[in-house]
Amino acid sequence: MLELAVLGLLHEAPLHGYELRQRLKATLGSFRAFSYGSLYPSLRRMKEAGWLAEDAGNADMIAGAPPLTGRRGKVVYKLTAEGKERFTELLAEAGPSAWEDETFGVHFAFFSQTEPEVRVRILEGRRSRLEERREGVRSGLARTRERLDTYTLQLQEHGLESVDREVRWLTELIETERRRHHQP
Amino acid sequence: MLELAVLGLLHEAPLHGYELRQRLKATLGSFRAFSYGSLYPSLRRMKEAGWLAEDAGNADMIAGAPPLTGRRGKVVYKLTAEGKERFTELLAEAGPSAWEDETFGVHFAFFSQTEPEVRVRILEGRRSRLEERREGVRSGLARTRERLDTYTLQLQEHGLESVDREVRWLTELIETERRRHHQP
DNA sequence: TCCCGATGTATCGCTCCGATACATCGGGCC
DNA sequence: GGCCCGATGTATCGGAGCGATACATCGGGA
Repeated sequence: MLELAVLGLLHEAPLHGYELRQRLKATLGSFRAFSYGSLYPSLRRMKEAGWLAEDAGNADMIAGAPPLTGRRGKVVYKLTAEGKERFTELLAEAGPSAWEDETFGVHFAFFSQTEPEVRVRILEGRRSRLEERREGVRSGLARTRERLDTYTLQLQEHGLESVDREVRWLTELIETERRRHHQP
Repeated sequence: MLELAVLGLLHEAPLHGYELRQRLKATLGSFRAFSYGSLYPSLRRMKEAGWLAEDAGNADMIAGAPPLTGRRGKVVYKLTAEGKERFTELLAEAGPSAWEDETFGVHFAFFSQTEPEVRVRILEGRRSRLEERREGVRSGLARTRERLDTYTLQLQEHGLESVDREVRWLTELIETERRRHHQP
């Protein structure tokens, strides 16, 4: 997941870790944070995989600086050709992995770079996923309603309404997509 | 987290792993699942800590059964005295750990066993937490609105509305609590 | 001058998830 | 009778991500 997010953000511009994290917060909003404890290891892995490279344009690093004594400069990352390819590949993925809870938000955030058909597929997949869950909760609720105390009940119902709300949101988005798609 | 949930469920009645998982789904609803990959290790840890014991009342296990050749019976867990104590202790906790995203739902699910003042404290803590986040997103949104593409914007706004909705829900709950508390 | 908060990189231990494996049991179907 | 299948049941493994923590630099205000 972080992988896609990082590729997406670096696709727009080279960034260093700290700024990457700020953008992550700004882009994903209230959905996800992604702590440094995930970010830095992920950056390392992606660099090892050849998707990222450290950018050279770094004025903070003095050429003849003492190699010991700290003085660590910013580490600016940018996408390699393979990285861009990988990003495109991930964007085209329209399987279940794209509409799970943790994943969907990130995919959605990069929808403007995603093919219209893939967008609709993902939105619909997400919607069915939520409808499934809704039915599960609903039937469980119907079966056990009288056995539940007030608070548990309240929790269930609030959850149910949240899911309902997101389903409606998705339906609107899907309709908009279809309109846009059929008369561009 | 799982710890509290398990203690809470076993506080009502002894259960085996599979049933525990069903109850977890039924109680937490659309919030959390808790897979077996968390449940069984957690049960083991809690047993080692002395909070759980295997229940004896297990008719599935034949006394003189062949000790090899599989034939594994259900493993029914119940709370020990220390386990009950631990549960009470966790219920009384009204710090930040009780109103974080992942935690709050579980605490709420056992509100009927929680002290009224603690309930209000947790609800209010949760609400401030969400208000904080809302302000963060709002201000970020105000600063960068024109730089964001449609989808990112839509994501942010949907997130914002969700948070708003939960804040309103919490406010209602808090008022109800206060009413109940002041005229019992 | 001194300290503090923002910027910046990084690791460690932990919880949890999803996939997977394997075994039993009851019921429907040929 | 025999067979398969879905529900019940226990369990592990690898990996992702989080929160806490450490440490260093920099600019600015008291």
